[in-house]
Amino acid sequence: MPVVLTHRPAMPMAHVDEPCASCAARPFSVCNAVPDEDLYHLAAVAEEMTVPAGEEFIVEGDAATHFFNVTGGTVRLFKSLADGRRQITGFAPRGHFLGLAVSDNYGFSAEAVDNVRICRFRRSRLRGLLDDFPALEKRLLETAGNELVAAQEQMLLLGRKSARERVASFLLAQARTCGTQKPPCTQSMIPLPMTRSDIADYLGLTIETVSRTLTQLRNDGVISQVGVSGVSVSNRVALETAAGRL
Amino acid sequence: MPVVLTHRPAMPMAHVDEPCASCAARPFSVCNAVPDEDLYHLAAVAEEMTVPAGEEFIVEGDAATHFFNVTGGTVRLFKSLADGRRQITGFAPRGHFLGLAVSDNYGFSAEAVDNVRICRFRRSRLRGLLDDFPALEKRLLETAGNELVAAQEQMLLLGRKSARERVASFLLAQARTCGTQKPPCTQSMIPLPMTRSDIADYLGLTIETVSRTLTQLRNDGVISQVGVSGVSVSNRVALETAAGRL
DNA sequence: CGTTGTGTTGATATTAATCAACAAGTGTGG
DNA sequence: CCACACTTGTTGATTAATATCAACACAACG
Repeated sequence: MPVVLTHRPAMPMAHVDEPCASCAARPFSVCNAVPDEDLYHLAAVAEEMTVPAGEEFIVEGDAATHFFNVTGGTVRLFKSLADGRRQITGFAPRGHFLGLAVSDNYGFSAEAVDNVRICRFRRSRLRGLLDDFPALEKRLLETAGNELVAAQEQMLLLGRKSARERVASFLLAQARTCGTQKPPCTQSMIPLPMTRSDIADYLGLTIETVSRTLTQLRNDGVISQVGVSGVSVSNRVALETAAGRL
Repeated sequence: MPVVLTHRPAMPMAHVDEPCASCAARPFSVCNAVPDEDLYHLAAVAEEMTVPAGEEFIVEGDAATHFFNVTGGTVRLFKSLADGRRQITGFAPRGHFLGLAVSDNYGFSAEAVDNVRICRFRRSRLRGLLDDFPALEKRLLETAGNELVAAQEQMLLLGRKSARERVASFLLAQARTCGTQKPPCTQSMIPLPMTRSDIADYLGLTIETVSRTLTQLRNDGVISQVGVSGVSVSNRVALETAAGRL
């Protein structure tokens, strides 16, 4: 039962149930890409919904009917091979857009890591939306460019870095997300909210290699307190060296 | 000595030397993203130049002063590690845009594969350009989305495919470029205009492994006539199977 | 208190990298 | 026109890295 977005609940529109709490409160929501006075128009075409943890709400190859914005939680994006091998191409946090490519079918799958809220639009209305809200188009272009940079960085990691370099790079990247993390982490505590399996599928390694490499980094005094859901950095310089920083 | 773009050489503007041949003649040029009557305005901010084969005209880490469109030839995009390991993230043919990301420094390097012509703008003027030419912005958004899809596909290849699957996938991808190739190739002839070193750095392999894998595919009767600059497909189904098609 | 999911560690196998030799093509200067 | 160096590609032998197979630890949960 989708909830239609609006900041003007008093307007006499069909499908308007309640103010869009996520748009009002969350700085990275899709709604923040359009002026306040335009939110009313968005209400007619957008719907917000909850996706329970673990559910795959975009299936690679399915008809690309919608365009999404993550308004809460984190989404796992991945591609699969016939025999089950999986490559996670990224984790989309609150604020990220999904399904931008002009294609009849989704080129990836998306799964809710935790309980996720998404705001979605029919793709058939995307063109009109962008024409109506130039700010949204600029926002999309900006994020697409940044995602492209991240993708290139990941290609370097997957194609040319050793297991140790991959894990160290991943830890540093995770450390950079500290600011946006719900429990804001300290300088030296790196959160690892995802499973080893997710980390492995993101880094193009096996879970065993990820585990062994973390152990090795701990034995080398680079990190300490290796736990399931986080590690603490003992030697930041050594970690950066291990990551193969240019 | 940059040549400023214009389709109206008679206009009394500074820096207008000659009509922009590439924009007039080439269907994928940046200029085709804007209406004919607007080309005149582009002339004031765009400059076209030739890059000799092998020259690195974008260096990773340098100040991101410009935004590029490839108007002729092919460009090799890559990222490097300190010890020289290199990952080619893509080959940009005529029509591709480079330097989209909002960042102070280029996140990649770019090198001319053959003699290349590029049309470039100062990044400081990009914002204004996009405001003036909405068609350009739509075009950029579209290509960025498609590049993101290609990048995800490449992440799957680099993270999860075997050497044989990588090479087979690459051959199929090359086959798909036939339509846009200068010497238009037949159904079964796949051009390999780049060196083995380029292929290796694109697939995250060594040149030896690329060479061996091509030999193996030939011995298996999947391809035949393996030459330096192209191969012929003997068994398309076997090639697709080898690529690990979903 | 067993069961299940997740993570760690060990032993072994496999893949692709590395090191090395050589062949084929290209350009240069004598 | 022919040595010559130089680049690019192929093939072989060996090594190193990571995957695979397997056992076990531990926590969450019924």
